[in-house]
Amino acid sequence: MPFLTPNSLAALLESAVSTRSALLGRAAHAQIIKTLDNPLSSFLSNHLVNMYSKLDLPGSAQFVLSLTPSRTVVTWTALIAGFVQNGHFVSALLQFSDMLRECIRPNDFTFPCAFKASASLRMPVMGKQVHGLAVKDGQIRDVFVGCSAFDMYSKTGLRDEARKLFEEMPERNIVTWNAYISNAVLDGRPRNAVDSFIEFLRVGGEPDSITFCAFLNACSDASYLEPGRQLHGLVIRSGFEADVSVSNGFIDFYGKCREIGSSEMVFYKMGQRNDVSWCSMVTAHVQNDEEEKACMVFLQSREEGIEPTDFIVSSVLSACAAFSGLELGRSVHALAVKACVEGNIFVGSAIVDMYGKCGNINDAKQAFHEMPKRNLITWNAMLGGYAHQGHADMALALLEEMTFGSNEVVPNYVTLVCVLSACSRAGAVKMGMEIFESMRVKYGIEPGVEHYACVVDLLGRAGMVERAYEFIKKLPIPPTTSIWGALLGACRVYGKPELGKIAADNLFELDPKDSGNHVVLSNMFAAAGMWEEATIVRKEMKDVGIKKGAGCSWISVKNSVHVFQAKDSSHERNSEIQAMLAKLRREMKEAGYVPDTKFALHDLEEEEKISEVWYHSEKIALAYGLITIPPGLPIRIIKNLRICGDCHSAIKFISGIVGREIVVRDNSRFHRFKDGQCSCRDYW
DNA sequence: CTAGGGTTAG
Repeated sequence: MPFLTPNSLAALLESAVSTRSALLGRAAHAQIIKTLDNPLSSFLSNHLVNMYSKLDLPGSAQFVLSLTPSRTVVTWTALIAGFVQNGHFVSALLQFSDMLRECIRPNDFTFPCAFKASASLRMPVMGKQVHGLAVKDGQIRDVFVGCSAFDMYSKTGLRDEARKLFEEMPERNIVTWNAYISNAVLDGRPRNAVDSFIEFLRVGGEPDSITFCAFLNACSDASYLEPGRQLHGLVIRSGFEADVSVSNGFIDFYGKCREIGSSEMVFYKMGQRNDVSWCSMVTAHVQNDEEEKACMVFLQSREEGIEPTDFIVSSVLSACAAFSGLELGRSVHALAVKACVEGNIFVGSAIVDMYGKCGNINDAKQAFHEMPKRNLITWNAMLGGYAHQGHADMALALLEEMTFGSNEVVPNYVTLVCVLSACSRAGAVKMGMEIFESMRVKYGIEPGVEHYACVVDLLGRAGMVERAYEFIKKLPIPPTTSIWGALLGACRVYGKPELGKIAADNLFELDPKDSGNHVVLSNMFAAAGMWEEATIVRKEMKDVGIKKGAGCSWISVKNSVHVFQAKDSSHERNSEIQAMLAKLRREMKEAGYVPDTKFALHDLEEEEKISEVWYHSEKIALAYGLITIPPGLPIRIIKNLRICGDCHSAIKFISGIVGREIVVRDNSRFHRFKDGQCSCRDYW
C-alpha cells in the first residue's frame, strides 16, 4: 500500500459512498487507523462519519463520532444527513437534539435535514420547533433552509404557515417553485398548481423535468387535457423531450385523461424506458379498461428483463382481478414471492383483491392472513371478495372483527359498500337494511350513491321492486345511473315491464348512449312477450347510433384464451365443439332439461327460439372446455354480459351429467355449478 | 454535509 495522504484517504471514502461499498469504506477506515495518529482529525472523521452514515451503518457512524473530540457541526450534519437519507427519521431528530445539547448550532446544511425528518414523520410540532431555531439564527433566509421548511409545513398540513413562509421568502429558485407546485398537487389544489406554474414562467423561470412532472400531475388529477397537451410544445422547446421521467409523466397523464392512444404513442416513441415507464403503461391500460393489453405490456416487460417492482406487480394484479385472469394472477403472485415484494401492502392487497374477484375465496383468505401488515384497503379487498361471492355472514363477521378487534383500521365508505353488496347478493334483506339504517350512527358514515344503489339492488333482487322504487323516490339526492340500473335489472328479472320502463327512461335521460340499458329493457320486453315494445327499443338504439357490445364468453386453456360469440363456428376445433354440444343436448333431454325460450331475443317460431338460446356463447365455451380441460379440474368461463336463465339451468344439468365443477363469472357475479346445482340464489 | 419528483391497492 503506497503512502496515503489525508486527501487521498478522503477520496477513497467518497468513492466507497458513491459505489455503496461498505467493504471499501471499512478498508479505508483500517488504513486510516494504521497510518494516522489518534485522535482523529476532524477532517477525516467527518468523512468517516459521512461514509458510515450514508452506507446505512449508523452504529459505526455514531461510534466514530463519539471518538472525535474535535467534532463540529459538519460532523453532526454528516451523521444526521445519512440517517435522513436512509429513512431513520426518529434517530435523525434524536441526533439533532444531541447536537443542540452539545451547544453546537445547526447550520444551513443541518436545518434541511431536520425539516425533512419532521416532514417525513408528519410531525408539525417538531418542525415548528426547528423552524423557531432557524428563525432565531436568521438561517431561515437561506434558500435551502426556507425551501425545506416550506416543504415541511406543506407536508404536515399547516397550509397557512406554508403560504406565509413562501410569500416571505427573500429568494426563490427552481426547487422552491417545484416544491410549491408539487405540494399544491398533493394538497388537492391542481388549479393552484397550474396557476403557479404559469406565474413561474411569467417571472422568467426555466422549468426542469421536476416542474414538468408536477404540472402533469396537476393536469392528471383535474383532467386538464388541453393544458397538458400544450405542455408538450414547451417540453420540446426546453430540450426535455428525451427525459424519461417527463415521458413517464405524459403516459400517466394521457392515461388518466382517457387518451390511451396518446399514452401508447409516447411510450412506443421513447428511446429509453425504465421500470416506471413500463409500469405507467400497464396502469394506463388498466385505467382505460384494457386489462388484456395491460397484461400484454406486462409480459413484454418481463421479456425485456424489467424488474418486477411492487408497483408493476400490484398494477398487473388489478388487471387480472378485473378480467378474472386467475392463471396469470397466480403466476404474478408467484413472481411477487420470488421478487420479495409480496409483503408490500399494495401488492398484498392486490393479491387479496385478485383472488377475491376471481372467486377463490380461500386463496384470498390465506393471502389476507399471511400479510405482515394490513390496512383499510386490505380489509376492504377481503370484504369485496366476500361480497362478490355473496357471503354476507362472512362479510359481517369480518366487519365485526374490524370494528371491535384490536386493529388499527376504521370502516369507511367503501367498507360499507362491500358489506351492503354482500347482503344484496346473499338476499339478506333484513340484515342489509339494518346495516344501512345504522351506518350513520354505528359507523359514522354518511350514506352515499353506492350505498343507495346497494339498497335498491338488495330490495330489487329480493323481488320487492315497488319498495325499491319507493326508496328511490325518497332519496335525498338525485338518483344516478347505478341506482336506476339496479331497479331496471330487478324489473327484468321479476317481469315488471311498467316499472322497468320508468327506470329505463330515467337511465336514457342520464346516459343516452349506454347500450347496456337498452339491451336490458329490450330483453325485459321480449321476456314478457311484449315484442312490439322490444322492437321499438332496438330500433331506437339503431336510430341513435348505439351499438350493442357483442356478448361473448371466454375460457382460458393452458396459456391461451379462447373467445366465443353466440352461434360461433369460427374456432379451429369447431367440429369437435359441435359434436360435444350435440351429445350434451341428447343427454340433457333425457335428464329432463327443457329449453327456456323466454330468453330468445327475437320473436321467432318456437323451434328457432330453441336454437337461438342453445347457441349462446357460454354454452359453446363450456363445450370447448369439456373437450380440452382434463377431467377432475374445474372449468372456468367468463362472460362479459349477464348469464341468461336458460344457460344457467342448462349448465346446472351439464354439471350433473359430466360430474364436473363449472364456474361461470359473468358481469355481476359468480355461479358455481356442481352436481346439478348452482351456488347462487338468483331467479330469472 | 443540504432542499423539490414519476408509476401501485378497495
